[in-house]
Amino acid sequence: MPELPEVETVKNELSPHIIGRCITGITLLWEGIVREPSAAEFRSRVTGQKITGITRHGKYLFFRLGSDDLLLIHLKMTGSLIIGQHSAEPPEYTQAIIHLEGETDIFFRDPRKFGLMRLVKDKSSITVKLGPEPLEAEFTPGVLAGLLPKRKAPIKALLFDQEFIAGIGNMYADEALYMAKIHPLRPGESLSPEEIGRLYNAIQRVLRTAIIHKGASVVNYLRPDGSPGTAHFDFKVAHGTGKYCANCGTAIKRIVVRNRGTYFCPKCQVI
DNA sequence: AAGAGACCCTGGATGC
DNA sequence: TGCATCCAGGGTCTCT
Repeated sequence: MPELPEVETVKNELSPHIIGRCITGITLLWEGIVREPSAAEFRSRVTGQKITGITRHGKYLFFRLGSDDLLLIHLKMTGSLIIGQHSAEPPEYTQAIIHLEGETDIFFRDPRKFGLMRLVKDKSSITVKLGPEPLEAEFTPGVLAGLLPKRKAPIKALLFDQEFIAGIGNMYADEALYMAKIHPLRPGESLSPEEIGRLYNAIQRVLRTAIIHKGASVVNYLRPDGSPGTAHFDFKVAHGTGKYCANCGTAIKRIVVRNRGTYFCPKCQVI
């Protein structure tokens, strides 16, 4: 599942292949992948435009075009952007192809069709709804502490709420809570200053480690060169059915929080 | 305002 | 072996 480390990896590894290049055409194998505007308008506004930059906000990618349009891409759960040759057979489940000058194609592969593309003039309509970027300098333990008072929702639910903090999803929420030794059902407001400090450090470490390992390839996610990331080899609890706690040996437990499978050590993370 | 749940979507795993 | 059912969870929407 692409979360912040995966989307950051896609951005980093895509950049050298696409910045400064012109889009020569769009192939839509499934038109529904373009949510707005219409497929025809999308095609005409994108074709011929140079890609002048690429940025990430939370799990969103923005390609800046020469026309000042922004091409927004969200990979959702199962999307990948794969760099390939124009002559190559598209990977299985390719829904759209962005053709670039110089024989290069970007294949938007997405088995479950949750992923989307959108053209926007202004990214603020998206970013205004996003919480702080956890790896930016502005995000400090004090900022995290300031978000928690009066929040009665389970800390796990808050962590993957994009309006609370941007970029954390189900996997990294579980990993950060395990590292911080905090039970996923603890109400946000109940965390002590010491626990908030531990959680802050755990978020930093979990995300930065995953970026170093080029993201986690639990299901479907692939890097732009088509290879898997390796961050999931470090996972202690996420998707941990049948796993045992590395710290105490207790069987990892699964509960459901806000419709998301949630894994934790019942001994190390007491409520 | 905040919290909770439904929904979309379909490949792969599981169960009978 | 084959079929049916369940599960996965991004964001977004609706309801309380």
